[in-house]
Amino acid sequence: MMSSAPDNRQRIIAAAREAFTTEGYRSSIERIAQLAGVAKQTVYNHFPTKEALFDEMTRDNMNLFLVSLSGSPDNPRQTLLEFGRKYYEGVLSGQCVAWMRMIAAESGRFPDMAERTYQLGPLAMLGQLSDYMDRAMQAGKLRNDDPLFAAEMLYGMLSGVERTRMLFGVQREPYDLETRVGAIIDCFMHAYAP
Amino acid sequence: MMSSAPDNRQRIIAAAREAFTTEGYRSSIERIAQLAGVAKQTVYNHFPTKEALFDEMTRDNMNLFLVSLSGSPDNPRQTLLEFGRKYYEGVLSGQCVAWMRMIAAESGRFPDMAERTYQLGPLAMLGQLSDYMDRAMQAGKLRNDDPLFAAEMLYGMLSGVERTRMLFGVQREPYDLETRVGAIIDCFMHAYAP
DNA sequence: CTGTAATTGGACTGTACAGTCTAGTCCACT
DNA sequence: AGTGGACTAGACTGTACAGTCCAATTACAG
Repeated sequence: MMSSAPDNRQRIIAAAREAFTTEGYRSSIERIAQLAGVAKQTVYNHFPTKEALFDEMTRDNMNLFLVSLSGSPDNPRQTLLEFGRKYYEGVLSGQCVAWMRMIAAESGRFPDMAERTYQLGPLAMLGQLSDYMDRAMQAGKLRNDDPLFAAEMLYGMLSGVERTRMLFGVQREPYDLETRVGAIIDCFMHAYAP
Repeated sequence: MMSSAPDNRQRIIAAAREAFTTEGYRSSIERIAQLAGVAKQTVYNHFPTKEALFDEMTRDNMNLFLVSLSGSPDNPRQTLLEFGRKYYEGVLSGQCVAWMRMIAAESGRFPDMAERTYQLGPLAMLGQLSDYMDRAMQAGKLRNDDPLFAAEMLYGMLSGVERTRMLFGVQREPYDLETRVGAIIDCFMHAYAP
C-alpha cells in the first residue's frame, strides 16, 4: 500500500529523529524507512544520502535546545525560577539529552553540524541569559559582575550532575522538580545577591 | 617482525583506548592491531571479542575520572581551589572528555559499563566532595546546608558550559586556568559563605 | 640445541548496510 | 479515460568489518 504522499517527508524526518537518537548514526536507512512506514527507495527519493537526511533532521531538531527567557530585570528570582523550570523540562528531558549524546558521538564525523548545534543551542541560550543578567545587574537586583560568567554559573548549576547522569543513561528515582529548581535558584541568588 | 611478547597486551589496550576514544566503537580491530603494531590475530589471542577488549579498556581507563580531594576543612577556599585546578586538568582534559563522549555514545549498547563508569567516576567524586562539604560546614567554614547538594553545585559550576563545548568538539581560544578556577571558587564561596 | 607457545600475514566466511536499479502500482490532475 | 509523478517490493552491487583458519616464523625456556 502507498502512504499519503504529502507528509512522507516529515514522517521520514520524524522516523530519522527517533532512530538516530536511540540507535545513533549507525541506524540503517532500512530501519528508518520501516519506522516511517515507507519504502527504502522513498527515503532516497527525498534525501540523496544518509548524511543529507541526518543533516536535515538535526536542523529540524534545533528548537529542542532553545528555552525562551522572558521577564523583567526587577524580579530575577521569579524570572530565573521560571527559566529554570523550562530548562529542566526542555533541555534536561530524555529526548534532548539523547539528541545531545548523539551529536557529541558524531561530532568527529560532522564537526560543522556539531559546532552549529553548539552555537544555536547552548551558546545562544547563554547569550540570552547573559543579557538578562546584565540588565538585572544594572537595575541593582544582582551583584555587579561579569554577566556572561554569571550566566555560565547558572547554566552549570542547572545542569549539575544531572546531565552527566542522563548522558550515561543511568536511572534515578524521580525528584520534585519544583523543589530542586527552587534550591538551585536559591543557591544562585546567594552567590549573586547585590 | 614479531613484537616483544610480554607487553603486547598493554600495547593493545593502549591502542584500543586511542582508537575507541577518537573513532568510537566503530573503530575496527584491524585498525587497533595496526596502531598497536601487532597482527590482528594477536588481538584475538588476548581478547575473545571486540566487546571484551572494549570492556577491558574502559576498566583500565577509569582512573581518568578520579580527582583526589585532600585538605583540612578549615580552609575550604584553598582546598577547593586546589581541587578545582586538578578537576580542570584531569576531568576537563581533551582525553577525558573524549572518553566520556564515547561512553555516552555506547551507553545503549553497554548499559552496565556506562553505569559502572558513572558510579566509579562522577558519583564517587561527588561523594568525596560531599564528605568534605559536610566537615567544612560542621567546622563553621561554610553555610550549613545539604552537603551533597552543595557538592553538586560546585560540580556544575566547574563543568559549566565547558564540558558541553568540549563534548561537541568545539574549539575556543585558551583562557587562564588559574583565573577561571579562582572565579568559580569565588562564586561558590559567595553562595556558601557562613 | 630443541620443543613449545606466541606471533605473523594472509586467505576466507558470513553478515550488515549504503546506494542503485527495475518493473509494476497507485493517485492526482486534466 | 489517460498521463505523469510518486510510491512499492525486492533483487542486486560493492564495501566494510567481525571473527576464523592455517601454515610459516620467531622468541624463549630448559
